[in-house]
Amino acid sequence: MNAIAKISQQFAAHNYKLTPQRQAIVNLLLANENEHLSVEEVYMRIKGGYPHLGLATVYRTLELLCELHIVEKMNFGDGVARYDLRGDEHDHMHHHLICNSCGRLMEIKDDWLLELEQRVEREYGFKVTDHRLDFKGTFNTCSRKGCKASPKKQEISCGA
Amino acid sequence: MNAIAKISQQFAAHNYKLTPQRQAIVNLLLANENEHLSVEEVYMRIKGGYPHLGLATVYRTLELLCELHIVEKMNFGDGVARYDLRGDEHDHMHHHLICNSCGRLMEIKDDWLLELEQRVEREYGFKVTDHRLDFKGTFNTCSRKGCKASPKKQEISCGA
DNA sequence: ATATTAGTTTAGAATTATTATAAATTGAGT
DNA sequence: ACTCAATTTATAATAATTCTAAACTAATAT
Repeated sequence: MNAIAKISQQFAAHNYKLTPQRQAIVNLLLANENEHLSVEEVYMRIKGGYPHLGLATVYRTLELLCELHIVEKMNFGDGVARYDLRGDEHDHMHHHLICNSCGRLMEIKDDWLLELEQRVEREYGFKVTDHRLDFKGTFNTCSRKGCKASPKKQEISCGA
Repeated sequence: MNAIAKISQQFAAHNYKLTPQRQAIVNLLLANENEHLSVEEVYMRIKGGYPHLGLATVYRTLELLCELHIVEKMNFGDGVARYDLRGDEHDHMHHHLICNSCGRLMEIKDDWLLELEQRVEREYGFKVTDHRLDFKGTFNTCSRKGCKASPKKQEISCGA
């Protein structure tokens, strides 16, 4: 079953309608799997082919997609919330590499934390249901070429 | 050397003055090491004994403390930025446990990621300078007692 | 077919967090 | 004390997000 069918099913299963607006938003997310779009970006990109789209609808739809665990809301420190499609498996989470010099955001589509999650449970009596792992730093290729494309303000490193 | 002396030194080293306002903010943070205070919280708590304090000053001071790597700015998904004192060692980062049922935020004062950081460098050519690791889940003690104190809205889990 | 209803969308207002501005104040060095 | 630059304050401005009320839509019952 392809992604859109699966999502459509999830909507139905929770008695939500897959309206054209919602459809358009889901399609856009699927077409840009590797980007982490903000509400504004989603809004702008759809607005072109679909002028009668309300910003509030985008907010509500993304929130709904969160609720259905189709996307994940994240904040990378540039002041806006960004949304990230979840893979097929809920427990198969990915990690992020955030480049200090160019702002590039790369995903590691792998879960490296199973062991640590067991340790958390053992040592802290804490049952992990989800996690987030971001690395800040620089790509070697990036620092060599001195690519200072768009070094966005980041929270963890605090600009220095 | 104690914490306040060290911080004072860092201010001096960068030609910043340790004004009474800044002093007060630093003291408050030190006195609440384990909490992750927001700007508003810092502002309110100091305002009591120090009525002539501007909110903008709190923003600016916390930003400055970030720049000096004394605190770290983080966003846990409740809509406000929170600030967290860094330990003595920059590279000795801690991790977070965030409880879904009561919203409690606990720190693991340890660095479990050295190995993974090496792996990131090896496999992705990415030199890590900082990281962030949060676990979402529930404390066993918490779920047993059903403590639903104040389940704040969180981003990663998206409310469900 | 038509009326009803619940869910959805829209535009715009309201709210909230944060940043910018300009005038007043402070503090270190002379 | 005087000067200059850094800092602070109060306020205004901006930006992201949420709320609201009216309009719209699709499905169902009549």
